[in-house]
Amino acid sequence: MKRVRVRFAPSPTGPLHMGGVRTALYNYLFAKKNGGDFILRIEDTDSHRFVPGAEEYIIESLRWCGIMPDEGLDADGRLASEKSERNPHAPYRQSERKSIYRAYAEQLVAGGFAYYAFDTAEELEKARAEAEGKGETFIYSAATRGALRNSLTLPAEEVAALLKSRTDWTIRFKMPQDRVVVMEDIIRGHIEVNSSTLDDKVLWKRADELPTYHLANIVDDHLMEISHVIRGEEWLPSLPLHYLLYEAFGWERPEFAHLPLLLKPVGNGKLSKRDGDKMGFPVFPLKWVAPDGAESRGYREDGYFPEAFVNLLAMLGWNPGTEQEIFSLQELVEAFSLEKVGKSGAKFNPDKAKWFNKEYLRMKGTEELAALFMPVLEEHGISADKHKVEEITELIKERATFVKDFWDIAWYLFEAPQTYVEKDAAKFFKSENVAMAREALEETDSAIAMEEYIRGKEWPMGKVMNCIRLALTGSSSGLGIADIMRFIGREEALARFRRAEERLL
RNA sequence: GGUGGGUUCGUAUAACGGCUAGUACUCAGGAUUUUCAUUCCUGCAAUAGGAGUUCGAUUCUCCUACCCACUACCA
Repeated sequence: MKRVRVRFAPSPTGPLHMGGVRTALYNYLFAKKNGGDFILRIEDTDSHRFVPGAEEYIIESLRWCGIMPDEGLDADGRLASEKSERNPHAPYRQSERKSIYRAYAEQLVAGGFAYYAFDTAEELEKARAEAEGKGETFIYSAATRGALRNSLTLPAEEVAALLKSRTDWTIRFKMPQDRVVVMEDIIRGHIEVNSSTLDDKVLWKRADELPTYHLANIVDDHLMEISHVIRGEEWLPSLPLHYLLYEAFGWERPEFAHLPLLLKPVGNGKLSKRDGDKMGFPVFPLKWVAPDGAESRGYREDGYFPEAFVNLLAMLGWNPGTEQEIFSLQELVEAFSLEKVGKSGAKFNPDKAKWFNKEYLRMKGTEELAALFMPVLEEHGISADKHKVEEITELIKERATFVKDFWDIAWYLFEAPQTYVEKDAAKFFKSENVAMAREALEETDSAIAMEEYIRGKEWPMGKVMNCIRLALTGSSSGLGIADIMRFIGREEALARFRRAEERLL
């Protein structure tokens, strides 16, 4: 059996979308499950859409998720340009492979599978407008190519002259007429398309001497010995072209699997950056600052653990067939199979995403979480003892979704409340309660003794305790009174109570 | 418009052609708790519509509807 080799081939036109990360993840899982290789290749054949920093962003995102490629990066973690034992197919950036594609395109022309086209952008634009005027759609194909300027319609001498004199011609694939292309997709099964509905795609552009996606993709997948192409559903319409290209070259083609799309939480359509802005969740793995200065939030900066992010992404479109939902990366590798990937698009649910992080937060050790809490405390100007922070972390970890929630949950252990929630104060800090609370506080020296005291007096426990809580935390919610008093001490508790009396009564 | 793909509770999904269509998130209610949270329990809620095949269809076939993608010298 052929060695499993898959690739993730993003285009550096901006930050990697979480859907892209999922595609990378599924490729990674499939490779590892089958003892194969996961390759990174950058498809930057569109010189106009290149965005500085996007390639580094992609690599850093994969690194954060823990799904590093086996092939494609050099020792410094940059995209490999030089061949090595680890990177036998370098370079992995298509712009650096520029020189290899033309010969393949010419090979197709020589074999009668492609031709030179000399139509200018304006001419094609005009043809499109005319067709649209008649309520039709113009496609460059067997039906129209006979009336256009290309090496199929022009005399050989003129073609030769144009190839020399002009620099704006292209090589187009000669899409066969009325051929039923029969395809097999691992996820979708049997698919048939009649080639007459397809157009003569541009394969190579003389203007910048670069291939288009279709040619570069097929050539590189072949050269890099890719066994399985796992990509987004948006590529399904070009699968017949890719089948035909493999056939024209006489190459064995890889297996294909087209992944369902990631959809927006409400409404219809693909998940986009706007949805995240609107509903308050990230759509990118890491924070991204665009060249124009615009910032997009990232899962990492929002406080997600990479394991949680990977886990939630894995469950969007795939399921293990069991009721298990929490998976480590290693467990995902073991459980993964393309057969269990669904066909329909998956709407992203931000609530469920948070739930995953909460679950991971609870699984973390107190020591680890406390270490993450320390810098948050320092930001608030608090330098606390490590053991004390660990004790506090133990108390609050069950209540938080993100480490950044810790402060909101337990700030009053470090500083006294300056304001009181009006509604809570009105409800609990009433004079009859205050008298009982003051006495209980003053007459005892511990929270446990205080509870005994209140019970002994047969006072209403809830009212008295809430009265104290309001003075200590400023609201009627928070940690247990005993826990709070243990951390702030009796003196501070009394001081806070007196301050509340001054301000509220 | 054309081509292709898709359709189970609000969301993610499960269910050899065969139990009362299961689970998780969200939401609602309850129990526990001095409060809040946790935890536990309960509840709400789905096979898009119509034919056909079959003893029997969420599952197979066809039609309709709706949704999505693609339809560039972008990927």
